[in-house]
Amino acid sequence: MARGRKPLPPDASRRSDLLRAAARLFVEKGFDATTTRDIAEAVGMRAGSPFYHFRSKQELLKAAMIGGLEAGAERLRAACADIADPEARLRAMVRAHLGNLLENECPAPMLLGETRALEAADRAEIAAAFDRYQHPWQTTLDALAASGKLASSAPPVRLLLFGMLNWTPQWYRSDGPLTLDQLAAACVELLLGQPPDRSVSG
Amino acid sequence: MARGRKPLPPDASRRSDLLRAAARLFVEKGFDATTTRDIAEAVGMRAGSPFYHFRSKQELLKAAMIGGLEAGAERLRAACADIADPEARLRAMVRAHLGNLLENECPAPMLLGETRALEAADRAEIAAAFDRYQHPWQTTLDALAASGKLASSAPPVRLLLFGMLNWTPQWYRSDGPLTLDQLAAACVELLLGQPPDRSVSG
DNA sequence: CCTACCGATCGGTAGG
DNA sequence: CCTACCGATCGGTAGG
Repeated sequence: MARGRKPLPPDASRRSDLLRAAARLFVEKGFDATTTRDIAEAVGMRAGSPFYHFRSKQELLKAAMIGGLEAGAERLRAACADIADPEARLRAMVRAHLGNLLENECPAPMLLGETRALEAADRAEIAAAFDRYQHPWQTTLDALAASGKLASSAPPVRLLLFGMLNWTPQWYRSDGPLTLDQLAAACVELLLGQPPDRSVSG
Repeated sequence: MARGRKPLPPDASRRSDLLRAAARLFVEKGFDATTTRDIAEAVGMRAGSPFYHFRSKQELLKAAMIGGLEAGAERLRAACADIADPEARLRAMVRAHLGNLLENECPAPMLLGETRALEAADRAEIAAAFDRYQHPWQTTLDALAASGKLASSAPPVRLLLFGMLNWTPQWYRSDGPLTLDQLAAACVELLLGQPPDRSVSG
């Protein structure tokens, strides 16, 4: 087999171990407060070893963000692939996004603020990956506006919706009174107004 | 006068200079990436001098957050003191909160995430100050729900609204196409649904 | 991927 | 509030 040639080809699984640990620690403690030693220890390496896989701490952040965004976008696509009705589609997307944020190990949107530690070129790459993540949302919001369920789908609407969702890690606790499904429903209700059969409550 | 006694009483104005500079730098670069030397330089002091006014860098963060929250709460109260109609009241509060976040030098809510650098006791004090900031919001949301303009005023509604607003510093640019008044209007419209005369567009 | 190490920086203090 | 300084830590590298 093509194994163990000259300078030992970097092991892809160790690389992704580092990325997962880095993402988790960056979210937990912040980019600056996380040391490369923390990351190394989290995967059972010694202090200098992460630099065998990544040129710098910044490159770890960049790779973790882009990988996390791509994985999240994939989950998003899978969750709403077969749903034609815009409202049901939005509900599925909100639920999938909350899942990305709150129950997966790819909480890339939470790291958006940490990109200030990166250079402009890297920030631009991450912004592009984030645009790809946001694109399906705009499509769905446009459909809701076209069917009259939403007053407007102008850009601020999408950004305000993202804010609503991306702030949840600040307060949501999985052991609290609200399930993720209930939270997703509350978000959609807030966006689209009360459910159609509002006559019940009067 | 009672001036220049023995160990020189700390000058209150220098103290608040430090707090303002610290708040701005903490928002800009993050707590960990901001050095106490940065803060000293911003007010024309030498490296060790901030520690004449504050015991530690953490104490600077804590004081900046609590001071910023109190000042913001005061501005909030002033903005909606005389408004009885719940919808107009909410609009004024949203506008005032966006002002706190985006045009004042007390962007305390943006620093909430940085409190992870503090000990539990300090975090609890900050949480209490933040509760005082949130209280008038709940009152207004309850009034809107009672008048039927909002489907629910359960706690998640307030938290989702705060998320919508607190995320705006991530994307809003004061030199962009949207004024703060327009942004505030868009937020309220998203919350309460389209304005009453929706028949115009059909 | 480890050992050993370096230069730089940082929070904080002493002593005035 | 300044000068001078310390101990600790950190990102990163050499060399294998």
